[in-house]
Amino acid sequence: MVRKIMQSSIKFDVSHRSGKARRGILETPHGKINSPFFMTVGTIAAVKGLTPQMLRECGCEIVLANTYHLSLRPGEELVNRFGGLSKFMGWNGPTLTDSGGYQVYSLVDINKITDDGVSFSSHIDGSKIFISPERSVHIQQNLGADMFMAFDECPAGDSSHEVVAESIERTFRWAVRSKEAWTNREKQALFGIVQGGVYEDLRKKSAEQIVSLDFPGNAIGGVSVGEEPAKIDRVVEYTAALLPDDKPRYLMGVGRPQDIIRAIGHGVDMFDCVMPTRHARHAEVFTRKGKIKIRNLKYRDDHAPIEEDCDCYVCKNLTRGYLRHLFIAKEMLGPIYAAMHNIRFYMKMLEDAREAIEEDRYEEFSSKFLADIEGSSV
RNA sequence: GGGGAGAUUCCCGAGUGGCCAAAGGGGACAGACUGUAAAUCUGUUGACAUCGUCUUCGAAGGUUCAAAUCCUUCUCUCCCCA
Repeated sequence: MVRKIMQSSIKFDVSHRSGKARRGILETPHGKINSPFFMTVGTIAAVKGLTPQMLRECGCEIVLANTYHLSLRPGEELVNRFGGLSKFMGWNGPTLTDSGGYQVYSLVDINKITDDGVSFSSHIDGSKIFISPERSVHIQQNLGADMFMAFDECPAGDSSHEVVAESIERTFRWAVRSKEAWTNREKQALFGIVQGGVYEDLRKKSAEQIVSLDFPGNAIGGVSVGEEPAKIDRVVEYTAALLPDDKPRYLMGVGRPQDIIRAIGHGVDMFDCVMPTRHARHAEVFTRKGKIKIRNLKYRDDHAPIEEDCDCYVCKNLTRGYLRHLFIAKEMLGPIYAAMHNIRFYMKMLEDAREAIEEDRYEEFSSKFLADIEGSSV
């Protein structure tokens, strides 16, 4: 079951399956990535608090960055002059850029959407900027990531059927325009994004539209944007099944470890989320038995590592009590250590998932993982 | 020895008769965060507790319907002159 994606700079080979979960290799111009995988978010060409060396030690194989932010500062032309995103940030490995579509949602208070594109007031200096599908592709081609995303509209999770129905049409028109603007096909792979909110009929329609454009990869967008958490799993399961089997499936922005483990079981290959790094900065660290708020008083005299059997540097060398002290004292090492642990937690989770798929015991692995992490709070 | 300023709820600090359990910071405690406007944001922070009641503004008295605020004495702190 190894097929090459035609006319694409990336190659996706699935080597093992366990139920709907698949384990494979995604080959990019900057190197191979074991799938399913999690992309650490480095919005402004930096994963907050972690050096590329640390990322490698944590097991990261790919980093994500953002079109909107980098176009504002330092500007995509400048990144291009430094040899592109991967080289600019000293990562020298695979990268993916998001189109700015998510900022249509997250910066909703400072933008104005028309069919032509989105006008933003820069969050840095308030100046007016405009991102259209063509502009987004132009920026992303300058940034030069191995994979990049079509510019989409991401409506809030509680949007009505009527609003989302209109929105997926715009996302489709923008996907068509993104594809037309995509010229650097031998070096960069463009992914389409399926929207449709929590409505199955709209997910189906959007999937048909996006799949018809035959992108090298397909993404599920508009998940975890304020909708009821219980609906996430159903939407992902339903939508993933509508995407081509021979191309990577990317669930954007999700998320919690349990959501990722479930989504892998539905055949999703790629993930990203700010959660491990942001939560790290906010003193929340992940364990197989749930998150812990390391700043809490109960860890003051706790001499144990965050997680006994974790193989990360922090768990092998430092205690919960010390980490709590760093956060209470507002020392920058606190967020750094917490990020090292959280990223390693995610990477190890994915490593274990891949191994389980290889050994065709994903269902068993998944059940145990979910029972542990959702069973009791630490 | 003489003159002056001041003592406020964990800390700093506002408040000069009722709208004061007492502004604003800080600290502490807790919560939120999902394709990062986020090392950010929110809540609580006298005690019981359902409105509400009780105790609190250095100490003790006093004036007043009512005092953190006015008067008397005392204790302590700081500044200036000898």
